[in-house]
Amino acid sequence: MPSAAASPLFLREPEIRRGIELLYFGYTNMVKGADVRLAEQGFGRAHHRALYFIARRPDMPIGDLLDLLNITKQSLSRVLGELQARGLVAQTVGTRDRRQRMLRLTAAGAALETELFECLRDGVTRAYGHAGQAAVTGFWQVLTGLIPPEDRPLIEALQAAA
Amino acid sequence: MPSAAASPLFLREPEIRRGIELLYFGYTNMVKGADVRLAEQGFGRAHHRALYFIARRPDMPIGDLLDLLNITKQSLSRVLGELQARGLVAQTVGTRDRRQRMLRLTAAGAALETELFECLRDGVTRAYGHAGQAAVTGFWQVLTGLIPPEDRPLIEALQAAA
DNA sequence: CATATGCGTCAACATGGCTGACGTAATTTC
DNA sequence: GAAATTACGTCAGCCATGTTGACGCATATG
Repeated sequence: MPSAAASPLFLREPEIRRGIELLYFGYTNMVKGADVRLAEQGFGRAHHRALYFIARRPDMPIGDLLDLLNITKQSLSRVLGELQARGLVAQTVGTRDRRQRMLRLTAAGAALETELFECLRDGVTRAYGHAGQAAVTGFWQVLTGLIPPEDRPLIEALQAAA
Repeated sequence: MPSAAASPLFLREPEIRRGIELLYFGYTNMVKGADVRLAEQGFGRAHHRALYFIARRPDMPIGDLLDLLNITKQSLSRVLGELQARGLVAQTVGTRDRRQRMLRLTAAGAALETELFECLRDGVTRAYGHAGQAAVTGFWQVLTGLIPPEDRPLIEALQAAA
């Protein structure tokens, strides 16, 4: 192929591959500790994701959780069923719309989620601390850019003051 | 818990959760396009990972690939078998050590890998471009910090001049 | 020569996705 | 107020990709 015009150095193939690889290995390593805890409890990553988002947005209806996780209701239903059977998640009927099932963690669920969060937090805190505030801002900027603009509001809504 | 002393603002829980979430959604969205291509060919992410690293380090022995992917040889063997059956990957006997099987892509394999890389590249290039060089540096720094120091050489070796 | 290493393979199993079909309660629309 | 739509539950089966355990063979290494 002919030289692709003047591309800034950080947009060339090696730098792109570097990002792909770091994103893969960074994510993998971030969740590694939590995977161990989960396995001890007989759970997997799917359970963690559900716990995580329910902790983040208590009383989220099932449909919103499906939108976030981007899986089918049948897949989610298996996971939620197990979490409920183990007393970690509870459902209440929606107030505004009685068809909705609002999800929240029980005390035991919140305790497990906190434990799992701490596994992730330790690694992220270390990485943030070594890199410094400016690097963290860049980290957020690049990752946000990877998310299609139309999906961003859904994710930003997680950050909203509780 | 008592206030955790004076922690810089970017090391507090909301900022940690933001990082966790962006990493999850960023990774998911980055690979989304490639997933579609892969599915068209009857492959999955496991095939992509193998193709990717074989492309990156031609003549890598099986053992090194196992170390990178961190899966069992039985899992990898299934994936590699399928890739070989479809004529995308070839093996040669190691020169230094004849027990080793060196992996490389065939022309067809390289073509598919290039196509898949382009799916990822488009998103990463856009994200890099919008964020700018300084942000990209921060992105790399934070992600590198998530990887245990003892594992970093393995990943940095991928970057080495071919 | 004995042992260790790199790889291949058979068999069985778990997790967590998927599709398709069908049911029920509650809400919305006409 | 009847009809259509929505939110959710559920049964049944399939697929991809990871796991453990066991065993075999060729090649290196002490």
